[in-house]
Amino acid sequence: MKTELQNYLQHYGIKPSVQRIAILEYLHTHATHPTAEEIYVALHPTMPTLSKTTVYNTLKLLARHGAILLLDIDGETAHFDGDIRPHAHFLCHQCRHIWDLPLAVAPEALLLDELELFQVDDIQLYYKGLCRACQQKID
Amino acid sequence: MKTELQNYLQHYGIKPSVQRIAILEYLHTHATHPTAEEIYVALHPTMPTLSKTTVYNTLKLLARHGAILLLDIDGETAHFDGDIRPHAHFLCHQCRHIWDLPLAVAPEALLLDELELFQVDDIQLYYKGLCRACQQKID
DNA sequence: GTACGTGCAAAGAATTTGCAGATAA
DNA sequence: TTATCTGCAAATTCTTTGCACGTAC
Repeated sequence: MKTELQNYLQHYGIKPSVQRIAILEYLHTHATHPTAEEIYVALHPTMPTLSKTTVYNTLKLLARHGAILLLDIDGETAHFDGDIRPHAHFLCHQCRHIWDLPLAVAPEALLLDELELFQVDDIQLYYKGLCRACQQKID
Repeated sequence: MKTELQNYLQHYGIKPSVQRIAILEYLHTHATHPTAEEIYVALHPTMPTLSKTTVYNTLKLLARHGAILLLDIDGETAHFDGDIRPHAHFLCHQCRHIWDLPLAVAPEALLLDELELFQVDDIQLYYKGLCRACQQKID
């Protein structure tokens, strides 16, 4: 139900709007780490007035408020993740798919003493290489 | 001496050229995680024929062969690191500086069982937030 | 009514591509 | 010579901005 997403947005200090709810709902139901473009293409058919600008604005807003994750793992395009629990990501250089990975160590263990000098808002752990399917294609 | 850099490049299967040596030397003497633009601006005065295309081509080539690191930590621009030993990075959202950080845990400890399904070429650990100087400015 | 949200078109920035000339084994 | 490297200009792609219109409390 929409009310849950409304509450979710308000909890992060974001005013709910039709567009914001739709974009958040898409991220909560698609664990595919979509790009802004992919979200736009997916939502546009059922929301013909939705603009790409609004998708970009909304994703930036959600990420800035900590309601979603922005992944810089792919040098070319920003990807977004509706799952904000601590976890790592794997990017296949060949097929460009991104996988979720549980953390091998507690997120706190990654923190260093030196980091006390910094105020850390965000930790990103990225693995890159070839997925099994792409390894076999190359053999 | 240039010969060292030549050997370094050849070790990574890269044909040495005047431009490639100059760019690699810049990275080995500047631990500032420069962008392609910064390297171009720094080298151009003493190498007036150097083109930005060559800087981009060379950095991409070096990174692909594992001779340098490409950092995607900053969503806007690629940064490069001549130090390829395992270490983490911190980005200050305010001043945009990047710091090197020793790893709190051995890089292998970050690896997960699930990762056996993948061929991992690259691990990146990014911390983002505010550096001490920028925290104080905001107070 | 006032502040905020949206969307269009245009601008901006980072990077890549096509291709011709230069260079090196 | 023959493949490779370089560099210019143009193209591409992702993202942001300026601004006018809509919308909601």
